[in-house]
Amino acid sequence: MKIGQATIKDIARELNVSSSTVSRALKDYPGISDETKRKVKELAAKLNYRPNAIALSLRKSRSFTIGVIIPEVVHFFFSTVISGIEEVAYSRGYNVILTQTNEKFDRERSSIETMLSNQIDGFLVSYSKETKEFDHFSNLLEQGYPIVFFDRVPDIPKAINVMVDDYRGAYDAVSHLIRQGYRRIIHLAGPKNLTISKERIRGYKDAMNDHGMQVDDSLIVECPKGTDDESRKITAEILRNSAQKPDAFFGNNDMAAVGAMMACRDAGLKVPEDVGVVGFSNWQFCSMIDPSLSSVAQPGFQMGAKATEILLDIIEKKLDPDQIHEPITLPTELLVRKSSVRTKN
Amino acid sequence: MKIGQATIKDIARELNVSSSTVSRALKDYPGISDETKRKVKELAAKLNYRPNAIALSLRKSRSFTIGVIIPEVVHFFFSTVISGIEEVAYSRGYNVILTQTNEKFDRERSSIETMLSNQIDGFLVSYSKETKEFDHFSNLLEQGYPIVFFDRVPDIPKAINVMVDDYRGAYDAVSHLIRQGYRRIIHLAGPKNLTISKERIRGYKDAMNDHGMQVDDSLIVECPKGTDDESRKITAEILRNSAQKPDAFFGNNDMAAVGAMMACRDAGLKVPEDVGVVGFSNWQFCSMIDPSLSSVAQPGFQMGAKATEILLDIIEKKLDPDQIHEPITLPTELLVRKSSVRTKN
DNA sequence: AACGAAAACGCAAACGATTGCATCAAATTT
DNA sequence: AAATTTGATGCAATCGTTTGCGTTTTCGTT
Repeated sequence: MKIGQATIKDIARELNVSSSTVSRALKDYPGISDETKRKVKELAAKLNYRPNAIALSLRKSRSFTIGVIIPEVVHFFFSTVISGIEEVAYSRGYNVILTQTNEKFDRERSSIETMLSNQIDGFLVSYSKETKEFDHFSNLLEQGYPIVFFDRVPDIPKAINVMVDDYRGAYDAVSHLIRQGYRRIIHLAGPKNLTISKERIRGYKDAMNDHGMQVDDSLIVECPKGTDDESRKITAEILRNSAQKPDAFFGNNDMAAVGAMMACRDAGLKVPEDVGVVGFSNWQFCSMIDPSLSSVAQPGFQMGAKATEILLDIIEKKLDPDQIHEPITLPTELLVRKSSVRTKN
Repeated sequence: MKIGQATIKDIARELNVSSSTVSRALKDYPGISDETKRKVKELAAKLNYRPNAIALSLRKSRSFTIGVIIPEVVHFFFSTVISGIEEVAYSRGYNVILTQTNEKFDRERSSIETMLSNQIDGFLVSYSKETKEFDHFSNLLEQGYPIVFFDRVPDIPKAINVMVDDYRGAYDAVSHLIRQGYRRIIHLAGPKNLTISKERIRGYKDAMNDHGMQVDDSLIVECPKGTDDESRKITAEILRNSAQKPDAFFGNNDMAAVGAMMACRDAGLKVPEDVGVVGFSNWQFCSMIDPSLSSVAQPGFQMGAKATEILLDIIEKKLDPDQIHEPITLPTELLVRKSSVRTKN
């Protein structure tokens, strides 16, 4: 039982030919006799030969591996994106190496370093909430290193961004609430340094304005963590202290929306009769809770798939990154469920 | 602007020394003058030198990378496990390369092949539902290749298994239902080739028997897919056709439990008054739905962390795999919520 | 019979880093 | 002053694979 894998050299030695011949025989290069090819392939199969991808990477300066940097794995939307990434990468013969930053800037930076050491062919990035400057990305982009950002995308030169239409999603959700007769609509917003938060706020504002409602800045409340507990507390506070009680909540994400629903229930308010609620992301549980939660669906799988396709096309020179100037935007879809439908007909 | 990364050779050339000297200087080997060390390190910093991990891997036959093979990423429990894996791997300086099988046997096999090509230092595996024979693992284990299985673990020689106490979890859940006065308890079981399913069935049976209730095989219904839709249909069917109506459901997972709850509601039955429900896994949504779902919590993060620690200890020879004969079992915890509490005091 | 061409294969360098061993100079000892 | 030690560095092989170019052998052609 030989320890370690059989190599080309082992085959060469056994067959009394050179490594070059074995290499070429295995790849059906011209200039090798059929007889030799047969013998080489037979022995390779017998020895269970597996090409050493590391050696190949060294030779070609290509690892056929892409690095994914994501804030957290335990997150419905992100895990869906990962799934899309993995599918496309697998089907095109690439490996995926994954790291989560836990929303930490330092970890984002150090992960990039290790991945660079590992000769990654390109990056897929959604940056952390702590990240406020982007030199660590800009430098790489300047050098022509392939990076595609998704969901949380930076506003820096040469960045290729894949995102969902957050503006439209928010606009649709709020318009829907207004049409249902809700008037004083609170937006439980996300961290303001994230583009997605800004876009959703913009969609909220425009929807309000377009329907002749004025936007009071006190209506936009930041929920930085985005957990249900946080939003439950914040919402409870609002319900207790506001002069004019709100009658609807549009959450920056589903957890925030659920927190608001809970706080309403705690306060004796009924959803959707007294208060309307709409979330964002369409997590699995939206249809399982009671009342079911209306939400803006983000195509996470498609986003991961699309971002990966673009990245691999760039890596394989099928696409020139300098030709892409606009962000790639995927459509959102408002899924209306019970939590926001007042009229019972 | 030189394309590509600076290498040791670049530094050597510029400083008129040999690569060996540079290599040793960077690692503070004895026998290099302080002066040279200083110059080398300075230039390295200036050129933004990053060691080429691929070259290192080739030399040392070690990649500092572990491969994770998992049925699906978009899954609360598995994503939690991944998180645990990633944390430990990161803190110990290893990369994680991830692949999902989508429950396909062929994909499991081919993923293993590519990872082996990539000179992975070891595997972390939870096998697919389709997997019914384990030669592709056995062969590797025989060769002394480090593999640690988690959650879905095989019953084969030399396998190191990390699992939760499925038996105990199921036993506790069912005992709880019985104590709450439920009598005709249906188990919505998982695929029977998975050890976890078997263990949960065993826990269910023992709990029933220990409480003097006889187990009718018709009470154990397989839900192979484990989705809420599937279980909703199956449960509806049961409620329609059974001579004796069931008054409780113990789900192999939370989705199945939710499906059962929905079917009960559809049939005009109240949870928990008429029917008790307990799930398994304690997904995030358990506390968000109404009534909140009792569930058996599995320590996913700890499982990932533990499995990774063991794997890395084996890789680094701190642990002898032949010394481990028993599976490592992590405790489950029954979280009682409203869906299974009949008495209102 | 002689020549040229094609067929089949080998040599050796390269990818980037590590490391046992040799080398060479300077410093120290005798 | 000669011998020996010490300190600082270089050489070259190695990991497994690829590939440009050179070499050898085998034919076929005239």
